[in-house]
Amino acid sequence: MKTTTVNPGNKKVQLEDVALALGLSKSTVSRAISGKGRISTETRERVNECIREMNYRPNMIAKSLSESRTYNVGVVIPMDSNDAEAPFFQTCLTGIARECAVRNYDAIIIGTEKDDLSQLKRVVENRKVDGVIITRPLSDNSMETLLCENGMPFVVIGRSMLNGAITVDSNHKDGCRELTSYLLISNQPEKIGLIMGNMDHTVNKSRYEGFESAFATVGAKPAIDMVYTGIESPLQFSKAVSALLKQEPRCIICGDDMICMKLLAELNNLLTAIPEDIRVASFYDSVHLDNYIPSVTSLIFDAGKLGAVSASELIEMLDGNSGKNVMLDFQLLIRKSTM
Amino acid sequence: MKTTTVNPGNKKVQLEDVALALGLSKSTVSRAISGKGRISTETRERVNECIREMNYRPNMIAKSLSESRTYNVGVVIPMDSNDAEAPFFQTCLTGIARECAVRNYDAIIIGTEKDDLSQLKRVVENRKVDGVIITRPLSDNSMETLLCENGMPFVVIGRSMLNGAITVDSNHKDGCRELTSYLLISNQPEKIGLIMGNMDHTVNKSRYEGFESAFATVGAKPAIDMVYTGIESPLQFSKAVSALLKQEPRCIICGDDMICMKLLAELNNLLTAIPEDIRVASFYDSVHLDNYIPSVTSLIFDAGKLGAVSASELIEMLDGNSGKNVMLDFQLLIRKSTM
DNA sequence: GTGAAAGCGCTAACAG
DNA sequence: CTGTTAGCGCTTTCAC
Repeated sequence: MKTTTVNPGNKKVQLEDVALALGLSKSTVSRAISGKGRISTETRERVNECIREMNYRPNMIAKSLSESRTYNVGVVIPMDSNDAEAPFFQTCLTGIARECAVRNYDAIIIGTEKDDLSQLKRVVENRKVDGVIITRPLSDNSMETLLCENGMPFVVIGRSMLNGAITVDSNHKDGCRELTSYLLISNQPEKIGLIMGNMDHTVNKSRYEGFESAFATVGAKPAIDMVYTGIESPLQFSKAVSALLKQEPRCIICGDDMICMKLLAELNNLLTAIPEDIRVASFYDSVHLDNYIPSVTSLIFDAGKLGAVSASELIEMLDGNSGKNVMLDFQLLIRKSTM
Repeated sequence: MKTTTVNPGNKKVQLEDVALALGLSKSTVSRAISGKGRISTETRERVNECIREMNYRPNMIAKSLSESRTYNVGVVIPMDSNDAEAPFFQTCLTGIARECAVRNYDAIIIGTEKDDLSQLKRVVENRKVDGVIITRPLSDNSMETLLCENGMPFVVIGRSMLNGAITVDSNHKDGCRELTSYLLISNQPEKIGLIMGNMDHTVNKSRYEGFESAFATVGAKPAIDMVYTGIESPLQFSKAVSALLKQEPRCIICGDDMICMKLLAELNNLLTAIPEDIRVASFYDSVHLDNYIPSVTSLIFDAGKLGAVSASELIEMLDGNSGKNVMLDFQLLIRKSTM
């Protein structure tokens, strides 16, 4: 016993129900919906109207099985304690989710820590996604390799060491060069310090290149005891800061917002006035640096847009179009901390 | 032409392949894997071994279709600019992802902003998930209602206004009472200020109750011009702070970490010494408060565990077991900012 | 204890 | 332009 007009039982109405209600076949209705194949304008409209009335919703799982597509994309985000609270990934993720939603896709979380790729492996082997977005590429490109081996399309947010990978990146190099150059106007090269995180993260490589390149244009080189890279643990951090302060820097650049927050706390504690005693700038902004007083000069990269564009590119690829590399612009925001 | 031993074409090996290789039927192999139905120990072992050798991976989509289960849970997270960078949700999310992975589930992101439930609606109507976790319940319980109407199981992280909902919460009320009581030992009730966010968030209601209750036990009531709730925009914030400072508070409690960060910046700017001039505490911790100098007294709730437990409870429910309400403990960390 | 066969709800040839 | 039919890969009655 089927009811065609209303839906008193709470059974989900399915393709067959609307076909029956219209005296059509399932395939015709299917075509009307997808727009594929030949179909008369009239029937398409009839079908669409009926679908609305009956409140028909296709069963995505059945669709998935027959199309061999999940309409899901995986998003790899770091779960290491170091990055677990970094705002970048969260903002990036919401950008991805938003774009996916528009295209009727969904985003599945894939956590990775250190070199543990088990979650990625599981998701890929279970075929839970049609493609993957890597939000923090590492220089060993282990994730890219795994994905290639499994024939899984992917896009990388940032720079990939793997040749031919589709990447969506912010222009870190130019941005960091510009910020550094700006600082070089009123600070002597040998008085500018740098504190930066894990150099296995390709983003830090890009940033360092920009930093170095700005020095090169004024015919200088970063001094070895002014530059501290690979700083991750609190211990490494405090060692780096005290070593750096001994050199009496006039200006300190932080590799990212998390490092900058820590530096600000430290300088505040030492009663160092910003910018009077030491100027501070950051290669990556976040709400905390903006709210800080004095507000902190930094580069602004739009994490949400980065996410949205990468999702968009990936889905284009899944639809058979070729993905393209995208480089997003940056904005340099001079704020009080360097004035 | 099928190859049973190796897999030179990169076609995925499927149930039928291992059945053929063993001279069994698909159903037997299926039973061996699931453990359901009667099956001899011997064949089960033969099957398991063969599966390992052939590297068989079940197609989760096909499994989904026949079981009418997706093995996905949806996670609702806020995308409002106000909360988009709050570390809580990110940490919570990774806790969920980790627990899901263990149980062979995956987590799908559902973004919500303001009262826009369209993403939630889409995911639910598309049946992309078996259940949903709400990470920030609102007092209008619109999300819970939507889920109920669609017969979708869910668990709420925090307190739900909907009767009968399964909740996993931190003990905010007791925690905030304890922190407030501690502060009441060395500060006069009328000298303690409070700045708190949106009171539509049930978590803020719980926290306020604890705050009020501590006052009650010393026979006092929070003074109206010492308490500022519903603070969200930067403008509201600065108004609240200046109004509060006029009352010359000895101690200020912040409703959460984001508010506390802003307050610290403001006080730092005003050259207010912490804790000498004003003591500061927060109802929620985050890495920034820990790194701040002086470190900030605050309550510690384990966001990762909250996520993991809620995922665990939800999946239990999906497996037909009854979910239970869980209340997680807190930790009060007295740090330098109130000494 | 095991096998055969009928679904799960949709898409995509292939006919007409 | 539309209908018929055969899958997609797994689970699950129902026989044996």
